[in-house]
Amino acid sequence: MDFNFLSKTILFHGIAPQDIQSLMGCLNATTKKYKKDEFILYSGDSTSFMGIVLSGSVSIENDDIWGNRSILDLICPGQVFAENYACIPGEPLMINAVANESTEILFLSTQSMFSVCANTCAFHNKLIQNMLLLSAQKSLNLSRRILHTSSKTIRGRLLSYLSYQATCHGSKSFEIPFNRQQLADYLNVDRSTMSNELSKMQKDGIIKLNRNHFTLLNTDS
Amino acid sequence: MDFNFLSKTILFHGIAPQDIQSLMGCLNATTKKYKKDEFILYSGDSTSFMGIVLSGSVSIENDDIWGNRSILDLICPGQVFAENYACIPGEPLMINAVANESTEILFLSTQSMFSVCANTCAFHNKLIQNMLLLSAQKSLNLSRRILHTSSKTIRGRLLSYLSYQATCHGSKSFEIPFNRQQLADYLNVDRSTMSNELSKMQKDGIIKLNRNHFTLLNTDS
DNA sequence: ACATATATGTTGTAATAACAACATCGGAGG
DNA sequence: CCTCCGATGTTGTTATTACAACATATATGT
Repeated sequence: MDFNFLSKTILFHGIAPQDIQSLMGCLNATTKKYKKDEFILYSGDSTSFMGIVLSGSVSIENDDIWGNRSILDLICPGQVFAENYACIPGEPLMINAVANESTEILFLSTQSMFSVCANTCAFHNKLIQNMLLLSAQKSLNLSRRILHTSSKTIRGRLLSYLSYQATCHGSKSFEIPFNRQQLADYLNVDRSTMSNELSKMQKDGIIKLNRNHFTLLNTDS
Repeated sequence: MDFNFLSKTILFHGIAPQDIQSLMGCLNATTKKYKKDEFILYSGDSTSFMGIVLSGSVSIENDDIWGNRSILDLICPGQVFAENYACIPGEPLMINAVANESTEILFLSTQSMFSVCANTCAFHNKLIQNMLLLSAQKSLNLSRRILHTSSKTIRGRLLSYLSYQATCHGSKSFEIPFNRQQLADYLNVDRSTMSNELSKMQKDGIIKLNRNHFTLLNTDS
């Protein structure tokens, strides 16, 4: 396993690669590979393991009884998911975790983080602190999604999302990680209507787009 | 200060009242009272303090540039807010925290939780663990709100929310903590249209309602 | 009990999105 | 180079919602 990679993640930040190796036993670490669109965790189940994406990406989504899909978050390499459920034993998942592409996951038990480690390893504390920071960031991701879906209009939602992406990339020109259907599911709107709205926005001179590449144009009002 | 009350909260769970008292200095604790509708934290600011509601309640909300208000969460006595922002120094708030009624807040600094405490108090660790659990639960609250607003129709959102409330109360008859405007802001819909939909649902024999008291009727399909 | 303010319910209209059906594009593999 | 297939774009219709304006009910303070 690539402990150098892990040591660069938020979860293991400040813990040396060789120390991570010794932590793996403590955390009952296992890995598993998934094909695109394969389910990793199912809504309704519970889990005592959190996942960390080694390669590929994972979509956190909810399908309602009418078949509408909402994407809550997109988890990229080095990021974790299901950590909230793993921290609350028996809590049923509200969401599915689905492989967005060919993906490898490292599963870690959270049990040993709460019970005092038998060999009270020095990294235990650091790990919990990292978990807390990471949990905080994940919460902000959810808040951000709520923010991007708070506008009543599709254009408003797109502008909210695209403006944020521009800020993240530090440029008005950038690639987004979603395809059209996923973006629509993230913004909780119909794909074709959204496509139509994107075209209108381009006609109106607000944006330029080419597949996943977007450019925000100056509308200097 | 009522340390008995605090010891019953999730944040201080497992820490004795007298020990909480000694923690207060460590956490730079201060209290402040707010009138109904008074702002506690402003969107755009950052904070290194988290808040814990001693009495009253706090609404976590976002107002967009068109004046649309979204309510992300409602914080009741014993619960905390802004803990995610406090854990990430300098992170600008996406939301406002507003007193929902006459409310008293205890502010706690999170700084000392991350830096090792000078007197390495024994409760330090327990506190971080509690924070983690609490952060997990708060994340699930956000996920739940996303769930309740994922339906494209107002009726679907109401049913999602009301069904969940019924489950929480363990009864098909219950009180909700929101007034109509707040419920509309939580579900991200127009208040008057929602009021109308509630009436229709009552006519359709799905629910019975009286102010904040709702009863779900058996539609045994 | 009264006046006033606030919350809730009702109605109609205009704007908007969902949905379905189809057209077009682009890439992967033969 | 061609075919196929999934992704994306386009259009029109229908359903739903937002919004405004108003009516009614409930709470608050004197």
